[in-house]
Amino acid sequence: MASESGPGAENSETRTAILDATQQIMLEEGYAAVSSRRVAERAGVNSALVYYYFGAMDDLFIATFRRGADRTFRRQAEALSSEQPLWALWETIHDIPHTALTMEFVALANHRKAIRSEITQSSQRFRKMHLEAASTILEGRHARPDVPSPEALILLMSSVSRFLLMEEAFGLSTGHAEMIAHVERLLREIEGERHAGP
Amino acid sequence: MASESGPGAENSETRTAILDATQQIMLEEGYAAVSSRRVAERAGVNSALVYYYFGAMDDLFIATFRRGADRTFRRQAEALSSEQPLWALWETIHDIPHTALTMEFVALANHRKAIRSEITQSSQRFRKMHLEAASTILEGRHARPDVPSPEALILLMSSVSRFLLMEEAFGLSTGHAEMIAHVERLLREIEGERHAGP
DNA sequence: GTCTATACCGAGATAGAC
DNA sequence: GTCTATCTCGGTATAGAC
Repeated sequence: MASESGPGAENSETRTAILDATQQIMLEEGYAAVSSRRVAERAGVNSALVYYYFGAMDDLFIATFRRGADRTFRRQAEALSSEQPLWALWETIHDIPHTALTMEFVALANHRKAIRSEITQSSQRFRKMHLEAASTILEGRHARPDVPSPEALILLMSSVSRFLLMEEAFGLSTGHAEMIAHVERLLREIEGERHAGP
Repeated sequence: MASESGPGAENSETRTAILDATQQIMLEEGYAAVSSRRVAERAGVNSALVYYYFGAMDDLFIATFRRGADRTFRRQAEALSSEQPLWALWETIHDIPHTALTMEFVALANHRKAIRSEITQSSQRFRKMHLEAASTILEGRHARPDVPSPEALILLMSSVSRFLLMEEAFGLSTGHAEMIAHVERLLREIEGERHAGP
């Protein structure tokens, strides 16, 4: 794997510091602000170490993406095995930092093919998990006209969540409450009233 | 206005060529590939002319954004005054190049405040137009439980459209057909079967 | 592993000739 | 209005000392 280039030590402190710095800069200033010098400065190390550990900037981006995606995948898998899987997923999906980071990678992917295929694979993995869960939950219930198919439900939740978070980042909120109410009315019909917070 | 800096001539061929080049590069390679030199090369002019016409790169980005947003606004306003406004809006919103361009600007806005406020203002203008139209159309119909509020309907269409287009750009299509069917079932309930193409 | 030093490139921006 | 020339900065990446 390209992201495992550099020394064998996968769990070096320096390596982690560089990944943390990369993620922070992407969240605060966007991916275009990520450079070997800025990352090194933020991590408190020398810029040559970025190349020592990751080879090239593309590999640094990919390693950062994978670390974040793996964390989110575990959190969502946990949510989906709770008592109210759809409610829990809905809350997990609303994670602001993760969505912001994902959108930076999506933008980055427009002109970096290695990142692009990484995101594609990851997205398919998430979609698969979501659909398996939703299919089980909705089993036999799809007769009712106002309950969407598992596919529509998952894509509805994903689309709305990401779009609203994106708009919030711009200070926009017109109609958000009504949109959320619409989704949550659906969740209530399927899983009943939400019991406890996360 | 910052975007009107440079010579008084708003309709110069060179100016248009620079805007066209900027837009093309953003679509093909992402905003990070936009530089005065690359734009000038693509437009077939000298790079100093970019600064002569637009002052700074930020102003070039803003001018490019405004030109695209104004075009789209006119097209959507036209769609909303047709016989089946929601169907027409749904089709117009699915414009692939415009969505791709918008997403580049959204990514760009993360670290350029001038762009950010430009997008915010533009989005509010679109939302306002959409909501006024949807409110008129749904007037009195919101009693039915499976028809969403005007706000939810507009945000649903906007969210889903953008999300699906984004995924398509990555080669993802799992569940898309079902999601589209869900939205269009809603449109059929409100406006009936779609009559003619755009 | 970590550093210094450096090669090389392309970015934004401006001055001034034509 | 359009060009050449140039300044300055910060980027990627590598060689090599410690």
